[in-house]
Amino acid sequence: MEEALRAIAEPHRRRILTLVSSNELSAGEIAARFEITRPAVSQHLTVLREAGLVAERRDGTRRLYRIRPEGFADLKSFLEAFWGEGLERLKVAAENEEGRRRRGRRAA
Amino acid sequence: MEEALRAIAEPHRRRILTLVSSNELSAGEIAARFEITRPAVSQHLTVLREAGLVAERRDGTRRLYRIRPEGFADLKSFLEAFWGEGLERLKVAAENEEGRRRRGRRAA
DNA sequence: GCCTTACGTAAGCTTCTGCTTAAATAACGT
DNA sequence: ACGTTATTTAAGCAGAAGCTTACGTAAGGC
Repeated sequence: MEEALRAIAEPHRRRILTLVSSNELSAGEIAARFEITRPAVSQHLTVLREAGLVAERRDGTRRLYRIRPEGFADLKSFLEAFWGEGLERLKVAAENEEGRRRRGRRAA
Repeated sequence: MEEALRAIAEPHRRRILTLVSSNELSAGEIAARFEITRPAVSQHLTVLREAGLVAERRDGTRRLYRIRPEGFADLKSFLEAFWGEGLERLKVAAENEEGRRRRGRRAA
């Protein structure tokens, strides 16, 4: 989980995730859309796979990557739990702020 | 925003955020609850402040830190947007998975 | 079998991170 | 002014991260 958070903190990896969320893509197809080299992309894919965010499937000589919804569900739960760890009241605080701002009051 | 994501990817920093979410705490009080040294905590606080996740207030010789709800709101929006970037359908996919699992079918 | 295609893995380099100890700064009390 | 308390800043280090080039491996085509 820790791993997943670190994984999505990297911009290239977020782009990869967005790409493979719509279609299943081969490593090469993914790499083609990046400035960085294929091995670099391959390494990112490994990180994402180990974080449980993508799944791999072999098709002949190619490897197809796709999003792994369960991984995302887990990550979301983790974040929800984190927000809830006392940060729950933040929502209320933010809303109060919002209300005050709308009434033309200065932010604290 | 990028910064905020990286900030919460670090375990110590998440703990710090949880701590200051309930009470406003001084740097020293925070450091007291950690194994790492005060300067290390101070550096984490700098990262959190630059990421917009905490606010600092001076009180005499001390510096009190508190959560900055707006920062969290922004981070959440960013993540929502990210999930939405085509990952929106994941929710549905996950639910379908769930349904299949319940019916005793193998996960793909 | 041999060549090609599509990958990952290894090795090595540079930059970033998280940490420590030591020194600087800021506000206060006397 | 001086010392004390609270905290940051500086310097430096070890390990991690992201990248590249070079090499290894696996599946197919001929």
